[in-house]
Amino acid sequence: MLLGWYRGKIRPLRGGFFIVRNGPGVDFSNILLKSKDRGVVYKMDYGKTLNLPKTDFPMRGNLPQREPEIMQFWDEIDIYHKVQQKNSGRPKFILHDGPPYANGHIHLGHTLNKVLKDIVVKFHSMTGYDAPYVPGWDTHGLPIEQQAIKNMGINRHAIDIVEFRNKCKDYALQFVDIQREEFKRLGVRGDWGHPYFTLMPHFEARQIGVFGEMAKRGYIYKGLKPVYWCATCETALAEAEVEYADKKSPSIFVKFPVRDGKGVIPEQNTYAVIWTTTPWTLVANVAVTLHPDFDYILMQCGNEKYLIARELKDSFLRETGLEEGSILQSFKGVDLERIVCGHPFIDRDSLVILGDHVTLDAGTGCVHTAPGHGHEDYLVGLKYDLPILSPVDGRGRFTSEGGRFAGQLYHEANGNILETLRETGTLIKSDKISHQYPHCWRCKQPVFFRATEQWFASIEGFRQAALGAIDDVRWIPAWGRDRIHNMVANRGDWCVSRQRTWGVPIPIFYCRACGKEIINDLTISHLQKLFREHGSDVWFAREAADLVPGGLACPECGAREFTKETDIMDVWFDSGSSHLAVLDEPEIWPDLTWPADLYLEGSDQHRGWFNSSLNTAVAVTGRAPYRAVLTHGFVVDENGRKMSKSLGNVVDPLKVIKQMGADILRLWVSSADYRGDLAVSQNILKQLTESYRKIRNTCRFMLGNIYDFDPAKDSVPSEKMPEIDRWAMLRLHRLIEKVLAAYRNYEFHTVYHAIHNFCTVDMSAQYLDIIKDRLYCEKADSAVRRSAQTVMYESLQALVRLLAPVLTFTTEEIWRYLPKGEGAPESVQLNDMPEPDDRYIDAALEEKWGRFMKIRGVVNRALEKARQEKVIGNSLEARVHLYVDENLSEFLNTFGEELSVLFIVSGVTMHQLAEKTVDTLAVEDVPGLAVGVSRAAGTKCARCWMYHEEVGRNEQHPEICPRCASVVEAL
RNA sequence: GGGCUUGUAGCUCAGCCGGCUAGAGCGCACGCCUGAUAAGCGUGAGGUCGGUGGUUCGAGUCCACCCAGGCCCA
Repeated sequence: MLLGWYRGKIRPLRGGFFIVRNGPGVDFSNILLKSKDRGVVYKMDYGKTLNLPKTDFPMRGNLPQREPEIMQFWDEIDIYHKVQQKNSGRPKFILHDGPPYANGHIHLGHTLNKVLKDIVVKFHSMTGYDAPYVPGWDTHGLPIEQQAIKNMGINRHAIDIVEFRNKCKDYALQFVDIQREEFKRLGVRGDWGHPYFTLMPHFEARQIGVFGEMAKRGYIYKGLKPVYWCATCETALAEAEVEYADKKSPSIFVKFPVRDGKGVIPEQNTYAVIWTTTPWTLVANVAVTLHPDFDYILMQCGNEKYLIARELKDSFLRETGLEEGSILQSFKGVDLERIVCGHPFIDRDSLVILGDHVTLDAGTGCVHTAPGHGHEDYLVGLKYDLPILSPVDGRGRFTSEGGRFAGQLYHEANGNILETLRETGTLIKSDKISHQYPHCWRCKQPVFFRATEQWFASIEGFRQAALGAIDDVRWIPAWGRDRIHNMVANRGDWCVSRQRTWGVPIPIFYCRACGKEIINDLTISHLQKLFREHGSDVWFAREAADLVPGGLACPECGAREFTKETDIMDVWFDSGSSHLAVLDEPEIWPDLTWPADLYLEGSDQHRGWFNSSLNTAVAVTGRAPYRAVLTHGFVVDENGRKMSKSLGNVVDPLKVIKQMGADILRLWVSSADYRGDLAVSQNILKQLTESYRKIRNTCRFMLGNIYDFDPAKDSVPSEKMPEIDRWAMLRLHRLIEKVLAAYRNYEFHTVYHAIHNFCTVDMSAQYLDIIKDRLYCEKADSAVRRSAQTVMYESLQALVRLLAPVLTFTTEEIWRYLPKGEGAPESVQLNDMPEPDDRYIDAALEEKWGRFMKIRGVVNRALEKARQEKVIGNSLEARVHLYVDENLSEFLNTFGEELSVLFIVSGVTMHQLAEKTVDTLAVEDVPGLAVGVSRAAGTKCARCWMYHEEVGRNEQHPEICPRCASVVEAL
């Protein structure tokens, strides 16, 4: 029958019915009236005499629409600079932004990171700090280079290098703009008009300054390192540039004669047997690698003894067709370390070493190792300080180092090498196999590993200083210290060379005459000047002669002609220099200072940015660039799985913003403990919208009840408040304490839980429910109502501030509806946090009301029981009978007449515990108490709905209770 | 395989130096209200504290191993 409803007025509905609500003088019992009905009996409508809540603050957030309006407001008032102005002169709190890569739209990982940063910055800017936030972007590097090639259809080799770099720049800046808008949409406040990019000329200038300083201190050196190399294109390839495809290769087993068995293994006719598919790399062999934990055997085969892994014996015999012989000895790999073999066809030792990368998938468990031709070989070679032989040139030809194979193409040399092996009698078996092999993405030819000259930063040079600096930093959580400590302690030197185009060039000249590399204060400061003016493009645009400072002569031979380095720097060197290139550039960012107070990034950055920043900072300044480092986990789905397209569990923040609003995402960030991984799913987001609604509606209710409250005139001092109001203030100040402590300790999930609990339990279910009678029924300007309004006003003032760093949009919205004194700031973000006030913290009061709320819980259970038994519906229909022992009686008497208000019933009667009846409710956790419920006597007051025996006494107002009558009469 | 790390109700979190019948809120179920109403209130049901062993009078808390995740390496 009910087809819908309208507020306030009689409106026709379909079907000829009217629905009437709150119409003047309309009896509520006649909710449905036929349209022709004229003979309605009008009664006094006491509802009109109540102080019901009034507010335009909408119940529903409608965040997707409202948030953009609020953003616009912040833009208009320039909120960032307003806050900076307000906080000028305060101590600094510098959160240095780790630059996201300017490629693609933002995902939840960005969201998590930026919102956490925003929470930290906003909190500090509200608690006595000047907390500037300059966002940044990482704008160089291979992915951008590749995208620029792909998206713009450029032939990298056909285009001028500077022109190409411009395309990369355009691409990067395009995504900077996209991400900037997306970050702003999250509600993140920052100096969006003056961010930093690693491609900024002054950034690049500062970066080569850092490099120059490291070089000056002797930390930069040139070394060999294997990289993917395409002999056809004559270039190094990045990992992302190789494709795997099937290839036919030789498959050979080769004997390495044992020269010195170190007493562990005999030398006579004894061989370590290796298997390889790249015979040509044997030319650069310097070692045989065993796994330390595997079992190895020495097996007699004819006259010879072969060392192989026990588990691979059968496959070895099968593939070589050898007869199984007796096992003479067995070893653990670790026992064989540093025995010496001879190279099969070159007069050279091949050391037996240990490495975890050895597997039992194929071969013999003895791995031919050529550090110049394989990544793992290189790494294990570093550990054993093995020479890195690289006897192949850029076109894939053996150099003179290649001895008898000099001049031959590496893959063509395979045959000759097999021949040589046969001649020396070291070939056990030769076959062909087809396997996956890396190929060049451009020319589709097979690639190979080739050690080339690269620039390195010597971690060894400052490792101890770095380890020391780590201990001067506060790591949040504390285990971050162990994680980075282990990495720094164990890592090898840092290869900073990249054979690429889109990045900052390595600022080194070479003497054309003698090849001596030249980098010094003079060249660096000259280049810095050029970079500041033209950007690092100048390096590519000009010849070396136009880049060197005037009058430069080779310090070695005095020559005056130079060439320039063509490698660029690893992008980690870019972002790793940001602490100086941003925090220490006062002409550009006068607000910032070095070092940073905080770095805040995902836990992957222990190896990334935390590490690279630490390295440059320690190398150049001797100390860490940050005082504290906070790390968060990664976003996973509800089952703890990482997000991936193939699992179909990816949550797109931009979609969530469109559907639910950014504040829901922000609430999600605050709700979860970021120290571990953070789960997201539709289910979890739905739960957060519920919590959001609760917080929002609690605020709305309070707003609705202070519509006629002027804090300046109407505030009631604590000592004149009813006790429950003082209790509510106490709870509020406990909340303030707890929330501020949680913010300070970076425990934002505690902020969320504490506030949510406060809104749900302390306010909505307890205090606000209890004070409704007072708010609605008492005289509007009565002291008791003003007192409750004071509590709500204070609570809102506190809540809106406490929540401002998290629910950044919603608190701004609430702020607009909040009664404010003169000179109140135009944005909630221009406030400071509330402070806990000891005057409200009264331990005795806390204990008392804690005890009372427990009793109230028992009463509620009794009421529910009565409700189930149809004795009552609404709790106001009840009279509560408390059967209490002496102790409780004394306690409850201190609440006097208030008890029925506190229980929201129409009457309370106290009895002796002994008088309790069978149908009373007693509960173990409140001893000495039993509760019974009866239907309240008297008549329902038409105004306050409480049952009262004296309803009807007043002739003017026969339908209401004496209290209400006196209120109405005074109107 | 290595370094670091996570695992308490369906969900988000508490649970201090080992002493509880393991808590909260949400969600869910049921009920009430219709003067916070696409709201509000109440009650209730949910847990072998990832698993297995061990130390202890006593373990969610300490130890070992295992399982399932995550980040970074290899």
